[in-house]
Amino acid sequence: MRVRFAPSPTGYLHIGGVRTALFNWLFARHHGGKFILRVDDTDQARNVADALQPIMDGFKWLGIDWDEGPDVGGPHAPYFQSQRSDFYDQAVAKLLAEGHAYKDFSRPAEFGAERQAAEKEKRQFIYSRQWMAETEADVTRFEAEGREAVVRLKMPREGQCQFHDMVRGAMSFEWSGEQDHVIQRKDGSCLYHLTNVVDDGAFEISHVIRAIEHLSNTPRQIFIAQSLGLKLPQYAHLPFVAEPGSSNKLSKRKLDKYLKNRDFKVLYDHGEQIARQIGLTASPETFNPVIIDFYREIGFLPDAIVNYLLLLGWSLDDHTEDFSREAMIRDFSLERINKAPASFDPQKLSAFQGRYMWRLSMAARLEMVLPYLQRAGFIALPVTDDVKSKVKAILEAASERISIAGDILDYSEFFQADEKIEYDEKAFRKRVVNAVAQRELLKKFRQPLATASDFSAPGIEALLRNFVEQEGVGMGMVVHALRVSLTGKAVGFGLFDIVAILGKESCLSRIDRALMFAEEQS
RNA sequence: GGCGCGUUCGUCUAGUGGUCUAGGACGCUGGCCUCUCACGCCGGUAACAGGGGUUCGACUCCCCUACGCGCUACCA
Repeated sequence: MRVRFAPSPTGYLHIGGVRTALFNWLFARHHGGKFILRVDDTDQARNVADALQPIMDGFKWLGIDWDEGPDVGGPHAPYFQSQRSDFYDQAVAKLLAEGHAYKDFSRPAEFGAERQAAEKEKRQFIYSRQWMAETEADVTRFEAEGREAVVRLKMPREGQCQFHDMVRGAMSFEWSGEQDHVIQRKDGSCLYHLTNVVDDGAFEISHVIRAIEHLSNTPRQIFIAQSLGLKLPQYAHLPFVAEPGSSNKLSKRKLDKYLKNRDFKVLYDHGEQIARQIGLTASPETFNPVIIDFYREIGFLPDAIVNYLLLLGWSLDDHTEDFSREAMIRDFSLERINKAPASFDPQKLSAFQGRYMWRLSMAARLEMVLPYLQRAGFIALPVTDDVKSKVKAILEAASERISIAGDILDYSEFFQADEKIEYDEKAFRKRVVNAVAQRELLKKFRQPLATASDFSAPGIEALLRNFVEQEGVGMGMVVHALRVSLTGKAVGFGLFDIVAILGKESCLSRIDRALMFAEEQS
C-alpha cells in the first residue's frame, strides 16, 4: 500500500489539508504501507523552499511523518514536480504517439468562441476539434498560419467511465461529458491532471485518498492512466471540511467572515491575547485558526488536534472519542469515513485540547508552559529551581483552568512586582472600595497573616477559618477583598493557594497597597 | 445550463428494514459542590430536509423536489 499527500508550497498548512494528510497517513500506517509527500510546485511563482518549510514543520509537529519525499528522499526521487518535467514530457509524447492526445492549434479566442456558443445555446460544450493536427501536414499548415499548439487529451465521446470509490461506492460518468483538457501548454509546461497521474504511476501509488473536489476529475485521470498503460489506483474521496456553522468549504481567505462566528472568534481572540503577550505579530497570513501554526504558537497539543481531526468525517462506533496514535492506527479504515461534509467546530477542538492537556504529567505541562513565561518576559533564562517550583505550584493550583500552554499568562500577577499589580476596576470597587466592612476585616486579618508561622495553603486556610470564626462572619467577608487585593482579579483559583504561592512578604505588601488605594478612592 | 456528490439534535456523529418513545460527544441549560471562576457529579434541551412509492413495517430501499457543495480553466 502506497499513498501520498501532495501539498502546494503555499507557506501554510491548512486544517483541511491536515485532515486529508492524516487519513492518508493513518491508512498507510494501518496497513504497514508507505506515506509519501510530493510537492506540487508546478506553479513556480514563489520560493518553494521557504513556502514548503512551514508545511513540513507543521506535519512534523503533528507527528505525521513521511517515508518518502522532501528531506528524507526515497527511491522515486525527485519528489518535487518542478524537477520531474522529463517524465511529463515523455508521457505527453507517448499519449501523442498513441493517439490519446493531439496537438491543438486553435487560438484561445477561437476555442473560447465555441464554448461560449454552446453555453449560449444551453447545450453541453463539445469541442469541434477543427484545429486538431492529425498529420505532420496539418502541423505545417497550422504553423504557417502563425498558430501555436497546446496538447489536448483526445477524450472518448461515448460510453461510461466506471470505477469504485472506497468511500462512495460505484461511480459512473458519461465520457461525453468530459472535455478535451489541455495537458501541456504552448511553453511545454504540463498541467495538473497529467503531472498528477504520471507521478502517481511513477510512485506506484496504490490508493488515492483525496478531497471530494477531485471526484469529478477522476474520469479524465483514469483516461490518462489507462492511456499510459498505468495500473489504476483505488480511489477514496473524502468529504471536505466546512466552515464553522455552514456547509461551505473551509478556506483561509475568509478569516474576516469566520470572525463573525462567535465560537471561532472566541478561539481567535484567545489566541490573539496570548500572541500579544509573547510579542508575536498576529499576521492573518499565518495567525489564523484555519492554519496549523496558530495552534502551535499558542500552545495546543498536537495530539489533541489530530484526535479532533480524526473525528471530522470518521468514527469508529457510537461512543469512542479518545484515540491514542496506536489506537487510531489500529482502528482506522476507509470504510468508516463519512460521506457528508463536516463543519470545523472550534469549541469541540478546544474540548479535546482541555482533556489532553489535563492528562499530561506535571513535568510535561511545566515544560510546555515555561517558554511562554520567558517570551512574555516574566522569567529569565536559565530557569532556576525556585522559579520552576513556583510555576509548578501555579499549575497545580490552576489545574484545568490552563487548557492551552499560553494560558499560563492569565496568571501573570504572580510574576509581576507587588507595586505593578493592576486592579480590575469593577471588582476592586465592589470588593474593596465600596465594601467598607470587608475592608476593615481585611485590615484586621493582616495581623495574624503577618505573624503566621505556617504559610502553606492549609496553614493559611486554618488561619482564616479561625479568624472569621472569632469575628463571627462568613468566609466571604474576607476572601473576595483579599483575592482582589492580591491578584487584582475577581476570579482565579483557590485563595489559599494564591496566598501560599505569593508568600508572606508579597501578600502583606499587596494588602497594604490595595488598602491605600481603596482609602484614597472612598 | 450540463454532469457528479451530499442532506440524522446548533455542531461532530451512531444507526445497513422491526432492538429507535433515534444512542454518544461538544455546546447550551437547571441543580449540587463551593472563597470567586473553572473542574467534578446529577438532570434537562434538541434531529431523521419535503413529497411520493416499495413493504405487514422505512432514518434505513426506490423516485421526485428543495437546498448545499464540487467539476465543467492553457488553477491545483
